[in-house]
Amino acid sequence: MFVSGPMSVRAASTEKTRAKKRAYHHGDLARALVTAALEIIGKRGPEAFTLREVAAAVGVTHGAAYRHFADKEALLAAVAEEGYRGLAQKLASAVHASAADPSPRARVRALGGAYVEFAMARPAHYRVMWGPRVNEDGRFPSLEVAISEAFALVIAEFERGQDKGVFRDEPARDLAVAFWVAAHGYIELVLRRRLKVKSEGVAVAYFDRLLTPFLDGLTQTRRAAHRGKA
Amino acid sequence: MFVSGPMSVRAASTEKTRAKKRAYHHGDLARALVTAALEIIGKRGPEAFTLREVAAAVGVTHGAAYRHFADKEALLAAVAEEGYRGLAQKLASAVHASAADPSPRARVRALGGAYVEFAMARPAHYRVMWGPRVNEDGRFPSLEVAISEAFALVIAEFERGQDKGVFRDEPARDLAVAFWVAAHGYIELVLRRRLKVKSEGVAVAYFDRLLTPFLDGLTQTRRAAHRGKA
DNA sequence: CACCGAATGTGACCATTGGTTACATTTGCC
DNA sequence: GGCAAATGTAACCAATGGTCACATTCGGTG
Repeated sequence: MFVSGPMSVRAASTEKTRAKKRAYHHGDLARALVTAALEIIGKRGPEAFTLREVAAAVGVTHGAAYRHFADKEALLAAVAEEGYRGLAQKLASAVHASAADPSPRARVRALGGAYVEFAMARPAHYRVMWGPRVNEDGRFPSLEVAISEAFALVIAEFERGQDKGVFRDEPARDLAVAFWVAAHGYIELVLRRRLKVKSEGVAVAYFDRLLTPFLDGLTQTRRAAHRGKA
Repeated sequence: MFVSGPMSVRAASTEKTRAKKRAYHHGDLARALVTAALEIIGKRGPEAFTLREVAAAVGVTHGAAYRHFADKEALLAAVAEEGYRGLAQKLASAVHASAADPSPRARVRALGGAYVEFAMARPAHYRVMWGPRVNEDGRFPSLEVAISEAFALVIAEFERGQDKGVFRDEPARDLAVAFWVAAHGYIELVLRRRLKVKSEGVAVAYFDRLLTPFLDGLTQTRRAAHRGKA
């Protein structure tokens, strides 16, 4: 731990082969800070987040961080952005996994499962992604992009379902919003402990149950009636 | 504004008739702090909240606040609690307004409208009610009670709907949870600006539209099938 | 009604934090 | 080899949450 500052600097130079992006003194301090921040947040919650501690964890003065991030919020935004990229990836692979056969409903349910799994796996990270002010104003355009890209996956899935004539013929975006409302609302309740769930598995299952009547509502009325008979 | 400290103390003594609860130096400093906090939060957002500023607004040293609240979080919790009481009141009067005639669905929709209206009317307050950590752990039992009481109103409404045979025969609590998920999830999206709505009216209308398919899903399958035919 | 203990408020103090700035060091490039 | 830009450092600042010894004021009691 001690002399960790100089150590890491030297290590950066030595291992220059490992990562091409290494540059200048530390070598991609920005990314290192984000990683360290994520680790601290994961361990002790988003409230415990301190620029100084993060910087120290990387072996750098806290002032150095300001060469890469305008302020604390900017670093948080970077963390959040990384989160949304991870979420998008998870959603994408969920869709991909159920690529061939399943019904649009099943695919959306897979999306829901992936969403819940993500949030349960890194609750602290998820909370940063919805942290105060982080994504409200126009600041951090790249964060905005990351969010939109994740959301686009959901929209696309509903569009596909519409093409197959399963979902209601409203703007797919509205259906996706409904999904988002349900998913995020549910995660909020769980993460805030308003809903007690024992495990990730239970959380996913409960959400799936919650999603069912919800999807019933989003399904074409015609079809709903048919399915009611079967 | 200046000499506001001594002024307010003296005022408190003078107007002793106005509020019976007045006591000791300031006279119900606790309540005054909560009120002042709420005002500041409403004006400049929950992030801008500062114990010192709140205390100053009341004309008191920030140290005095610690005689009434264990720490900053405790004061926030008191603010949140007041919020939940207000929400409960609003929900109750919404139910009351649609007391006689309307269908269970209409009553739940009224509940939804009230919820959205509340959140839109005092967004900052709403955010304190869901602030970080405020309601997670067992601290602040009275806050917990306030939350439960508000939530109980929703449960009761679904129970009534079940008695009339309209809603699914699951535990009413689960249906209420589903409602809560939708309402809170929606408000989150709106307050975080992920969903842009121009006015409170639009927000309420949009949520109502969102609630419709959702309620379809919560309705008895039998009925849903029937309605599908008609 | 004087007095006392408890409740309440004060002012000084502390460590920590986000942020800034003048200065040192290192890097890539000409 | 040297220079300008990029990067990191250290000292500094104001504000904040929190604590503590001390002052003030309240309500009750002998």
